[in-house]
Amino acid sequence: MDKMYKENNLSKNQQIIFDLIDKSSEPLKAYTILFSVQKKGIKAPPQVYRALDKLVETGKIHKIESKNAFVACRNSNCEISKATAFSICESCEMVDEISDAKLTKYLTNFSDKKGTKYKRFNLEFFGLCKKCK
Amino acid sequence: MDKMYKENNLSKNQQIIFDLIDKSSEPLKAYTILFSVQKKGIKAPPQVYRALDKLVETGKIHKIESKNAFVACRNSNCEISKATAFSICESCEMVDEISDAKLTKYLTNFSDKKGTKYKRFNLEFFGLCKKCK
DNA sequence: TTTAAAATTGTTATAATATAACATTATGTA
DNA sequence: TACATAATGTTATATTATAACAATTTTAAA
Ligand SMILES: [Zn+2]
Ligand SMILES: [Zn+2]
Ligand SMILES: [Zn+2]
Ligand SMILES: [Zn+2]
Repeated sequence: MDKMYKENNLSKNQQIIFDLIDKSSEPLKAYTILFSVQKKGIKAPPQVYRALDKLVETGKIHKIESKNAFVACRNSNCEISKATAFSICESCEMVDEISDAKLTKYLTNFSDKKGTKYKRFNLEFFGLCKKCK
Repeated sequence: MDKMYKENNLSKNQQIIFDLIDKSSEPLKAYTILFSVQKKGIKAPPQVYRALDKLVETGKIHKIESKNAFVACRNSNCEISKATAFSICESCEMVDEISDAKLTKYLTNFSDKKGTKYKRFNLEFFGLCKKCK
């Protein structure tokens, strides 16, 4: 087979799954993804989870932990998922990635009472989005 | 049966499961809990999940979303789980609840670019604990 | 250009996490 | 009492995620 996925360094399955997540206006769950890509030859959970793992690892997508679902990264500044923040609507399914330099700086520099600094954080805000308010 | 669980307003199953989590030095997973309390008559997942749900709802415990595990609240100021922050060691299983008034204030007052404020947040820091460094 | 390592894929089975649905019992309050 | 609400017990099943192993493709070094 031709080397069809060299330029952007995503493999075939990774690209298929990334495209799906990237086009979606909602966070997608692994089995929703699996169902959607079966026509493209991705037929089993490990294929989906492996692609998701790699995409998370490289910062192309993020996992919304409270929803077990995935969104495409909308923030070129989030440095391979070291510093992520999201707003999550409790009414509709909407999730937005927050990119706020001040917030990122504040949390990246945060050190606890013992003076410990952390190399990564994930922050999830919950409330009502503009539509749902 | 006597009203054996009135004073502290936890029900029997809730108290059993809270005590277990409260005594634990590690976050506990639902099925670990289930296994541990079978001798006390709690035999099925729904019994555990219902107690966990109620304990989370009332702020007695918190769910560590990235681990699907539960810890007892160590912070009387966290206002029924509206504002939670944790430090999580990526090497051992250690989780500490962070209680930092400044951090809480900063995040509680945070508003995004559209001026939206959120009614709740959960923050997870990842790194190495003192022991593992 | 061979060739070997590393990454990716395909596949089957199963583990781990969580909820639906319904019957019963206990508790708080009018 | 009598009613509403909360909690419990139980069986089954849905959802999320990984183990294990074989085959293929890609990358990079010899
Ligand atoms: Zn991002
Ligand atoms: Zn909404
Ligand atoms: Zn707390
Ligand atoms: Zn540690």
